[in-house]
Amino acid sequence: MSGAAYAIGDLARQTGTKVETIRWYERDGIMPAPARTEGGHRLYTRTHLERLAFIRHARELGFPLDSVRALLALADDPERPCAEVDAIASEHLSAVRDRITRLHALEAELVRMLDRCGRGQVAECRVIEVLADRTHGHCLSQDHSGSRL
Amino acid sequence: MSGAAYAIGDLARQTGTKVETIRWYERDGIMPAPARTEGGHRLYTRTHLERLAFIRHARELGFPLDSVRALLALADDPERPCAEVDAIASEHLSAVRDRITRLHALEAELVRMLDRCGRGQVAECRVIEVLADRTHGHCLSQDHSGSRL
DNA sequence: ATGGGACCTATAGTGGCTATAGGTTCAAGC
DNA sequence: GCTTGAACCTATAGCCACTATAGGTCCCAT
Repeated sequence: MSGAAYAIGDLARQTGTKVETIRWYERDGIMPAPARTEGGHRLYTRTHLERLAFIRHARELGFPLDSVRALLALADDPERPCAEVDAIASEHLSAVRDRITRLHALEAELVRMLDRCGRGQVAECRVIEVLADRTHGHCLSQDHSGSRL
Repeated sequence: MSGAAYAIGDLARQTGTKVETIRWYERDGIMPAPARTEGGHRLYTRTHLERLAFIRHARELGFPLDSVRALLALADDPERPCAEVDAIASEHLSAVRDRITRLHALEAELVRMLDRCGRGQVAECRVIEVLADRTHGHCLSQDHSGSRL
């Protein structure tokens, strides 16, 4: 059908993806295995290129690969209601906002520490003091989802 | 010298750390190996407890373990200038602010996508459209540090 | 025909833990 | 002293999404 075929390096250049990442996507299963040359080099089609572009774009927006998988499945089935897409994106937005909130708290805490850091020695350093202070307790909530603040 | 000795579970309870994490810290080297009972159970001292509390507190503030190691080394040497501590904390603060900035950009992009999502079908879904749009390019900067936005 | 860049596989490493399996030890209660 | 069961032990694999390396093979332009 379509004439153009792409080597893995072409896909990499066109989508700003590392070659290793593309191969990893294939092993992972999110990218379908392409045809091969006699010598074993991968030969991609435009369809592959578009799928990879979609994946990379979603990843740039911070969607985890599982969400990308779900979004791809929805994109491949245009009659499904948009609400499912909306749900995935909304959930991700919440996660992003959560992280922003936590990072703001962190930032404030760091600023507070640093503000009080004199120019002296470690012995009277507020930063070390704060870190060593066990009475300070766990004011920042524990993160149970892989500690990515 | 000091009488009190703690089991690993005591340390865990007192610092809000999982037992497995404490053992991992020991293998990692950031926590020194404690004495053992005849049967092989770990016996910690107050020094261990304080060190673990320091580590956990720094981790709560998002310092990577390598920075925690550096901070511990400084804390153990009270004559060193406070500026070194300041530098580590300031660098971390910059990193946190960077992440906040990137997450804000992300949030805006997600909101923009979602705002335009109608109640229809995937076929005309803006979210899918945006993700599939290769002309959209790489407006969000690539993250080379482990993709933790 | 040859050179070298692009490609191949397989494996290990990143960070910071978490989880599981399968066994041993300790301390409290009887 | 004996039993129970919670807490402890080691070793290993898994998480996420790649990245890096080693050691080889292929393709194409000259």
